Amino acid sequence: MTKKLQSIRGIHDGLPSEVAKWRKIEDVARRVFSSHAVSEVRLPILEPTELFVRSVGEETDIVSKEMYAFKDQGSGNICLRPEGTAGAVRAYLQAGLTRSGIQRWFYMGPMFRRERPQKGRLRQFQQIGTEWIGVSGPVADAEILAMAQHFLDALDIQMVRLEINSLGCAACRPAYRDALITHLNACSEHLCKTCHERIENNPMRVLDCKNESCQAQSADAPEMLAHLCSDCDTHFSNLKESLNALDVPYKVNPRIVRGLDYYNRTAFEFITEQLGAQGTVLAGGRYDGLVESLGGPATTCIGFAAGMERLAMLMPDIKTQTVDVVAIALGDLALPYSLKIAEQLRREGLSVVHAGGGASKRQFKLADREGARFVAIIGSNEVEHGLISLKNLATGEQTSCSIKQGIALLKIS
RNA sequence: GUGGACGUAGCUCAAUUGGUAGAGCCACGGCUUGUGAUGCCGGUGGUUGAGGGUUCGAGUCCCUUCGUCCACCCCA
Repeated sequence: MTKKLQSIRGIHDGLPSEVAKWRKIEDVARRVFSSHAVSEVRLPILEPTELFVRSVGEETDIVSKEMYAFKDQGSGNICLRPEGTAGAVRAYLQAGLTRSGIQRWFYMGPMFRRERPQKGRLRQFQQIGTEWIGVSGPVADAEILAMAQHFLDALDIQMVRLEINSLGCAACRPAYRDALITHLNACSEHLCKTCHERIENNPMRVLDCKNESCQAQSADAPEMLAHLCSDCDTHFSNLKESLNALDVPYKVNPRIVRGLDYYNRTAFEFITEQLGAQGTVLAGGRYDGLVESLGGPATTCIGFAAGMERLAMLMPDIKTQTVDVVAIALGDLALPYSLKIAEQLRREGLSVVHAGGGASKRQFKLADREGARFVAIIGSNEVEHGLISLKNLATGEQTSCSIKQGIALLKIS
């Protein structure tokens, strides 16, 4: 018995209706991003496993249990990239761009995480992201958020809100972390089991635990925003001012945390309620320490990524390939001529399907099913006089004219 | 990884206490070579997700497995 072949769990096919949306996302991204002088890069899907261990963090879920990692035929440990930022920074360093000024990049393509599949959460999913390498001031943070907002607006995605926070920096986060751990230890008997582990690994995660008891305990927990050093505090205040100047609406949410190790200072998320538990549509933040930790000079950076499948779910359906004209041959003698006409129309940029001759009724029916706007009727009459008969399928209106006139008619309607 | 719901034709769904697997829609072919959407006729379509078990008999009950969906978790 032959086993039914199917795609790997959590890995979906991009069929025409979905791809139509991806293409729109890509087109809009190219347009909007280029207005901020951001250039496209195409980066490898396979990377050394070590890259993500060192950047995303060995203790994170992404690296510790979700990576598709394996040994290749040589001796190297390689993996399917689980995110885009680390690879971008690796490429930046490898190309020797550290003395070439600010780099503004964007990329799109598949990422891989071996999670339990859910709606809006796939094992292979597409991300579109941007990385601004070498930008430091809060103005850049505000502008990248304005670009994200512009991007979502241009996709006509509504009902999304922006939340921002500051995660502090190497100067102020350790002291805050200690204060938080002290607070959590004092009330640890009221925390859930996973939060007990979080106190050790990533205490800030307790702040966004959904357990009621944990939320009650963390309600009066110290917040990062109150413990920012003066540099971080100024950065955050200036960011908010710039966002106001740019008319980008936002809400400060002191509970936003990051699972990836490389983030610091500004963190942000565009969130919707329409996607259930997977409500984060676009997210990112600063990662001022990453370049240095991968062996480069201290370089301040900010970026974001959006899940294309999640964006697509928020977009209305888009028409897939449309047919402008179906060419119909009436009688065997008209067939060669009709093929020629069809080809001629295609060279004029029209989308043309030939109905293949035969019974006229069958051909018209085919034209209707193809969703064609026009039918080009070619019979002995047309062949003889060098004409083309065009019927508008929506109105039923039909005219006979020269081929030149016909092309003009098809192009304007 | 944990918990829960659900898998019957391409799609939406039927099938009495366990007793012959059906309908609608879609798609396809034809209605004898100049007019479709909106007519008429016709045939195809399923090892009931897969595998085992109980039974005279399983779509229905039990076990395993795969998949989808939901929540946790995580994140885009």
